[in-house]
Amino acid sequence: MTEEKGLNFIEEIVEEDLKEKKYLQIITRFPPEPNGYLHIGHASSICLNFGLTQKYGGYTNLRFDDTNPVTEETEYVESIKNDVKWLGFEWGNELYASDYFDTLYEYAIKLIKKGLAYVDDSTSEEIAALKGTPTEPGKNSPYRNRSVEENLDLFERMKNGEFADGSKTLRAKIDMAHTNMLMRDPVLYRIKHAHHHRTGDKWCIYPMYDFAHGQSDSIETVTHSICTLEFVPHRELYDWLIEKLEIYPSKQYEFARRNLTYTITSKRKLLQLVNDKYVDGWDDPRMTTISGLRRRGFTPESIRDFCDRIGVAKRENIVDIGLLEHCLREHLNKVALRRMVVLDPVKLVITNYPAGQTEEVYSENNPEAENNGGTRAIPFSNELWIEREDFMEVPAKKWFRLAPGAMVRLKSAYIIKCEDFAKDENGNITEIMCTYIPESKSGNDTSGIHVKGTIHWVSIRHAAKAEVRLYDRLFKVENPAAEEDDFLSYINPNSLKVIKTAYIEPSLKTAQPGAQFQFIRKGYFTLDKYSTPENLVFNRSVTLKDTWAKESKK
RNA sequence: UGGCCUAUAGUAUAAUGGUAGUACGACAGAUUUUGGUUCUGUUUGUCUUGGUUCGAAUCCAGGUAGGCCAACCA
Repeated sequence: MTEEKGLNFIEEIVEEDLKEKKYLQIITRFPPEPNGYLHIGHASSICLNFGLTQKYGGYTNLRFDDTNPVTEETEYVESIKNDVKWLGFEWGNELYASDYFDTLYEYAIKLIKKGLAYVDDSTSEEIAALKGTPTEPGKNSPYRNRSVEENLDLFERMKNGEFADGSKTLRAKIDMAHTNMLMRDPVLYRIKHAHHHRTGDKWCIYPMYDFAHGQSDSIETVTHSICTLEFVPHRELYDWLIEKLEIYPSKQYEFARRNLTYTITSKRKLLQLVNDKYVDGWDDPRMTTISGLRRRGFTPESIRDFCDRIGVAKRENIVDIGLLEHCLREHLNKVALRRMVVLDPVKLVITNYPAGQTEEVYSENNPEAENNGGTRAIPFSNELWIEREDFMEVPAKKWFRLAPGAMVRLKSAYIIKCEDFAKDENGNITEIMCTYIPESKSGNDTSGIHVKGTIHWVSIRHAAKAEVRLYDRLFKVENPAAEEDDFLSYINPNSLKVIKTAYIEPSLKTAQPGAQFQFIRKGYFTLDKYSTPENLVFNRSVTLKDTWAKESKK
């Protein structure tokens, strides 16, 4: 009955493997390096890896690829664990490549004994010089033919700290003329007298990515090791090492990383934005880090839905950030509580409503909620704040909000008619005078009047105040990384607009962290993590679709 | 002047030799006490040239375009 959704190419491989009974269960891993915060691109990988084992059975390990102590920190480990959990996934085991340093060291010795690895005294410049280029073969290192005994002795002394950083490396002995540059005697171990976030000062030699990743997969009996396209050339080395080491044959599969319009997902560039204070930390709501999206008010559901919709493939891509926003709106529409907030206030006086009188009107919390969100009371009086942009002295074509002589409904309250307005010496509207129609009260309207426009409002006497932060995309161009100039020159100067004083309806005073709101007609908002009851701060997660904005531009 | 990967509407992704579909977007309309939501309709696509085949987006060959590879990063 339901239309079957096509499988992505990795699911096809998994189904085929399962059909052939190649594996009893599948095991995947999500392998971040703890040197930065996770971003939306990682979310794709997380959803893919964890999604596969949820769908087909098995489990996914969270494994930190912590083989480079100089860039890695515990702070990042904690943020990564937090983000994966928040996205809604549970890992089978929490593991670290550094857990395997002893095993990896034994593997290296095994390779040396097989005559497949050697200690090289060349400097990195010398190694580079002998490496050749993609079109020219490399040349053998003068140290390539050391005896097994000498290599064993030298490698042990490397481990014991007898040599300075950079003075020696352990290299695989493969083929300096190989068409794959990675097979030209790749470096396996390097000397770094550096403190490691987990192993402390136990080691002064550390394995390279290629000598750690595949072996870690193998140790964990990972069946499908999924990574991004730039690792395609590494697969040959990955397989070579597994074969020569005679260990469990994990298989690597590569998919194209997801790019998003108006964003960057390079860890280096994200770090630069943070360090140089272009943004307020890794979790700045304009950042497409997981923590930034969370602070902005994105939900795990919406991010998972997004990852699901963009799919998995091998071709270069740049996904429209509008789709991410669509996924958020779709989810929030179902769960966000509707509230009235005036961001850019202008005073409206109802001249035929008794001054000093207050009555309560009732408004639905969410007309789209699955179990009907109920209603709340809102105080109404003769003096209201309304949105400045909801009044036009000279109405435009197709305008059906407030204008001289025009009628609109005040949401959940009465229909009013604009009788007059006042301006200051600069021509700014200072006050709008209206009369209301007593029989038009929402819920028992006997007036028989139908108006096309409905606007939101807050009673001046009852309004509370809050700071509201309006976010826009961080970059002005679709693909900042592909532009000529440095990506920093494409930062959108208007990516954050702060409204120090917005007027909020009284029920919002007790807003709780994490609650999602729709400020009616304005967008979806959530409390900022640094908001306090005394100084409320709301972040705009995303605007509502605005057909009028489009129409008025025509 | 090498090797590897990729090419389907504006974007992303299906179709696994048999009717080129879906989502987002765009456009038009209906509904609406949010110019929101919802609903309906329209629009736009197989990089190119050959070949195999009754039949090709799919298989093969050549071309073109884009990406990746020369860190003691991952």
